[in-house]
Amino acid sequence: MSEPIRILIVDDHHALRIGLAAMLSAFPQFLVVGEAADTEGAIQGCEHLAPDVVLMDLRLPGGGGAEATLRIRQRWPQTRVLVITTYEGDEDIHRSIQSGASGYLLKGLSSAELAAAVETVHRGGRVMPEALAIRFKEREQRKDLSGRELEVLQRIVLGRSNKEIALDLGVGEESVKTYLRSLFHKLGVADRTQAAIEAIRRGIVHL
Amino acid sequence: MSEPIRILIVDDHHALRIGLAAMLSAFPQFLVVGEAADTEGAIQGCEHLAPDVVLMDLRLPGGGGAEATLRIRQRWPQTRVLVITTYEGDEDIHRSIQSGASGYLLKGLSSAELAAAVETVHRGGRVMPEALAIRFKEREQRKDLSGRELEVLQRIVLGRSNKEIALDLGVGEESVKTYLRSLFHKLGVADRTQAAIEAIRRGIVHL
DNA sequence: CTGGACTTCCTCCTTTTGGGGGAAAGCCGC
DNA sequence: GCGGCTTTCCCCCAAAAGGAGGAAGTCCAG
Repeated sequence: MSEPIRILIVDDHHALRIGLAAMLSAFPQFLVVGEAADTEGAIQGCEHLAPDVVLMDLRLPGGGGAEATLRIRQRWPQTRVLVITTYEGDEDIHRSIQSGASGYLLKGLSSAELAAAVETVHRGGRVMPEALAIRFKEREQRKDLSGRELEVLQRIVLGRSNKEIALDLGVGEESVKTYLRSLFHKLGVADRTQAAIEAIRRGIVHL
Repeated sequence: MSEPIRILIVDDHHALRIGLAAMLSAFPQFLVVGEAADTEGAIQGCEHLAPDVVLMDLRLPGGGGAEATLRIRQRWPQTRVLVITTYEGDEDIHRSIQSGASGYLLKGLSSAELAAAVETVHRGGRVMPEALAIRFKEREQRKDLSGRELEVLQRIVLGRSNKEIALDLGVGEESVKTYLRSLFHKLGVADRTQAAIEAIRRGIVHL
């Protein structure tokens, strides 16, 4: 038999780490070499344990799973990252893939699905459930928000008025209104409240 | 040695069920008698397995953990329900306790904490982490929203205008504005966008 | 170097929102 | 039955938000 696939589990929930480890341990071809609960731990785990595949949660203390994924993929390009998280929004899938993740799975998957996914990404393949693939494609077709539009949107989600945002960004209120109209169109909404909700729903801005 | 404490695990995430079961299995005084992934399964589990303690996630397909908790506590008052979930907002803690839960814990707890909590609630005690207890007290001091105020707030989170809400509820627009002003005061916010965000943050309305 | 995007601001205009206060009717608890 | 809350609506008013279109500068890619 060949070498086992070395796996690092990154999740801030102890119970979930235990569960994923237990699910994988039922298969002889996998070896869980370590666990981490935050971004720093994930980087150190890669450094010392040389995992083939990292199971990564997106909600992490210390900078989010996407950032951790990016750093891991830059330093260890042969290490595959498989995101396993609750569905957070189209934008999170997009960011994960952009950061170099090989796949995106939902917590709640079965042992068989998990095992198949790990093997696929280890062979260099990509993995995404049908339902998420659809959302992912939708996201890809959408235009990105510009820098200013994103800054305005973030402040909308903080409940700021146009005047406050203008002051905050150091521009005129009319400019803020221009960015707003533009991002309303891009998001397909009619007003700031819908924009805030859509931003949260898609994961463009986290609460 | 006395009878083991019989435990039912209710969570829609397979990995988490495995993890919690594994954590509990390390202690001889606990016996995981079953698992369920939704509300119906939880009820049936109580019917057939007579658990002493139910570990309950709040995010469940088929009506939310609070409803399941209520139904379990009504039919089997001696069965204790311990909510284990990611933090969803003050309102969810409040609803859980109102529904008859004996405690509210965060996923990510250690085995020792879990074991201690299960034993405490089995003895009839209550359990809540310090951080959550503070939020819970804050919630208790707040005035409840009235029926109309809640209906208006739900529609605000759907991005509806005053006119649409008025039409929807079959009242005049002026009435809607009255409810809005009132709920702005109760939530401590200045406009509808802040109200929507605060409603989501507190768990009053789920996205 | 040209076209397209982003950034910034402008004018003009309409609709929406939100604040204040008042008031009548109904219901519930003590 | 009285006080309090809720529901419903009214008035007046000011501020904020949003829609349309134009315009100029920057900056990058083809």
